[in-house]
Amino acid sequence: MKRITIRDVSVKAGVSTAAVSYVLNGREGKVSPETVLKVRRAAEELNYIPDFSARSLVNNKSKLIGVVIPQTEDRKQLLLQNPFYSELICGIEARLRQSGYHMILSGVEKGEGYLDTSMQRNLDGAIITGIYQESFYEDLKKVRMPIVLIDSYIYDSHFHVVGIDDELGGYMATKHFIDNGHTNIALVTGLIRKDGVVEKRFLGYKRALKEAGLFYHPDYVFEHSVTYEYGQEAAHLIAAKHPEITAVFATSDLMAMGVMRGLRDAGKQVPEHVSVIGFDDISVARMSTPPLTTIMQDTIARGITAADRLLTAIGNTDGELPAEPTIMPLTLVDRDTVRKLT
Amino acid sequence: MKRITIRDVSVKAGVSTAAVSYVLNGREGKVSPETVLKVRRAAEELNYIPDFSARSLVNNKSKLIGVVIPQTEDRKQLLLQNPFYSELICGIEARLRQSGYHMILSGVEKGEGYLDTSMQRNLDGAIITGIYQESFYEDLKKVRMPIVLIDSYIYDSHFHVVGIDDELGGYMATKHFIDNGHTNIALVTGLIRKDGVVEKRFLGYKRALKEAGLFYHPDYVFEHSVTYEYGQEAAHLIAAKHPEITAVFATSDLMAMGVMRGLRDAGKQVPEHVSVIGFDDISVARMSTPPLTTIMQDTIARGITAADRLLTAIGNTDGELPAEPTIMPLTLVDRDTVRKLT
DNA sequence: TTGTACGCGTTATCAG
DNA sequence: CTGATAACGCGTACAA
Repeated sequence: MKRITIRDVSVKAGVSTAAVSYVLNGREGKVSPETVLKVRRAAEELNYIPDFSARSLVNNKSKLIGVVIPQTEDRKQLLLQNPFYSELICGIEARLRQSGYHMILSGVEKGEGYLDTSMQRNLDGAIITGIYQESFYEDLKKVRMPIVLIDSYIYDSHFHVVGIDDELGGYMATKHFIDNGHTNIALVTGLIRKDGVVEKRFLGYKRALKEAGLFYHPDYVFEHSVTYEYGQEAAHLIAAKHPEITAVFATSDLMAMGVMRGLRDAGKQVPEHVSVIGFDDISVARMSTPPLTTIMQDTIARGITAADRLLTAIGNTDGELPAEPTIMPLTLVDRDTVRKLT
Repeated sequence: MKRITIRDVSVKAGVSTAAVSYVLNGREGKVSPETVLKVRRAAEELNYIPDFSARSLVNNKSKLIGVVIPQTEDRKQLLLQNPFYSELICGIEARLRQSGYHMILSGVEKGEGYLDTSMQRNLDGAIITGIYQESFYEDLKKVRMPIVLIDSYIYDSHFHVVGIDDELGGYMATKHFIDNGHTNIALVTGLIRKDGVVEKRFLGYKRALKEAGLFYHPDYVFEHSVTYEYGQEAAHLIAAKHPEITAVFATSDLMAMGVMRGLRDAGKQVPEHVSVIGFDDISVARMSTPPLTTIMQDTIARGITAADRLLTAIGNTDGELPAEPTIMPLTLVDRDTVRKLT
């Protein structure tokens, strides 16, 4: 199928390429109504499809958005295994397509930056999820496209942020345990990196303890990777070494699922012996047995919001600085994994 | 950050743009070693990054691959909720990036085709998952880029196919039940469309029954949508109207999870009262309680294979026709949801 | 309303 | 044999 160019259309319509360009870009004021008709018909008949590469070349707009997702540590694959990111993508893609944009989804080789990709592809903007080393963000600042950060507490005037109140989430979960009579509450979490989301959740956990006059036991914090397997492992440790623990707050549902399995492996019932709360409310949370009590964030909505902010930022040609972070709401979904202690 | 063009590099190196182009594209045979050096250094110092749009324009290669995923019926979002697709994407993206390609991930508006996107973006190839109406494929044939189909039995000489033996999978699952003494075996499945994957699984189910001299009961087939919710609903029906059923083959793990929940809702234990087998072996299968017996396909590998086939097809400039379908292996993973009768 | 220069990189052609 | 010039691909927008 040979490519139909704007020239083909102009010939068929008996006008200039400029006229065609004007008509097809809505600048109809610049040409006569009859020319508009002729062009419309010619384009229709020839089934003309514009070449975005050519457009991109002339006006530096690609209608392309870069979306970056973290990768698994070991292998070099996207962390899409975590449904959290899948849902985010759903939201982002839906909103972008609706506005005529396409999404380039990719991970970033560790050590590599994103500047190359963004320049090569003439990206109109990017949504970055996950946390990276500082140099990565420094690089990003050099590009003059709008960028939305998700899962990041880098409040730099260069970046838009669509986040949640992670500290509050950690607090809510822990408080819920306390309200139900629990006092020995463990935390199972991924690596606590400075200014990362889990650090905030951890801080919320500590605040709730302190507020209730409970001691913070460093022994009760199990910190490693955000995986089902580690949740399981942590539960084994808890069952073996800390039988006094009656509640576990896992900073992600994926880990919470692992915790439940690990507890069961060790002969503990959930929630009879140990209560569990997760974070995110990914779809498996309600599918688990028993259904998981968790801190819900509407991830799809978050993706949509992120895309929204990006699109409006792209629209604002005047390079005004990003407004303050958008903070999405959090809700505790009380399902069946928390037991009320007499 | 102003864009560095090939001209900037040529000036800095004191040579022509042609020389720069040659060097940067490995045609070093055309220029002297010292020129090569000068160009290399200049490009390095200026941190030159080529513009893919310009390249795409001149040689019709974009290094861009389109990946299409089905959408949810109701809302207009990607079906990425089903981890099967997430895993596929992981494999595809990893392989593509490794070869310097990028992926445009998108759904397709119902009724719309993919021709527009492919032309606009000058895609080098596409990987299509899911099943669409025939006109969609007819459209696709008009484009002259290689296309890999996943989840499709359209064996047309225009398309590459990376599939599994769905019929065999259905047979394996059913046979496993029979081998364990089950005779009243239900099928819970998404819509059985002609030449779709579930039809093949359904056929395998029937073959196993027939081979064992068992009757095929249309009543035992519960057919609707590929969702957790429908699995649950089907289980309710089974428990209420067909207490004689002791085994349920769900044609996707997602549905199997729903079935297990539904059975439990109805007071039935898995596998004590009813056994269950799923399909796919998505990661939640091993996370469920009890861990789900299922037909495993290595989905990530399938994604990688699909990308591989696409890339080699793109490499073969001689427009040779696609070889026969690549069929990926299937394994029954025997976990804890099938009970041996008697 | 149109002719045409331009954006960027590639490559065929031609001069040194 | 090295390397420079210039046309080209496609769509846009300014000058005429």
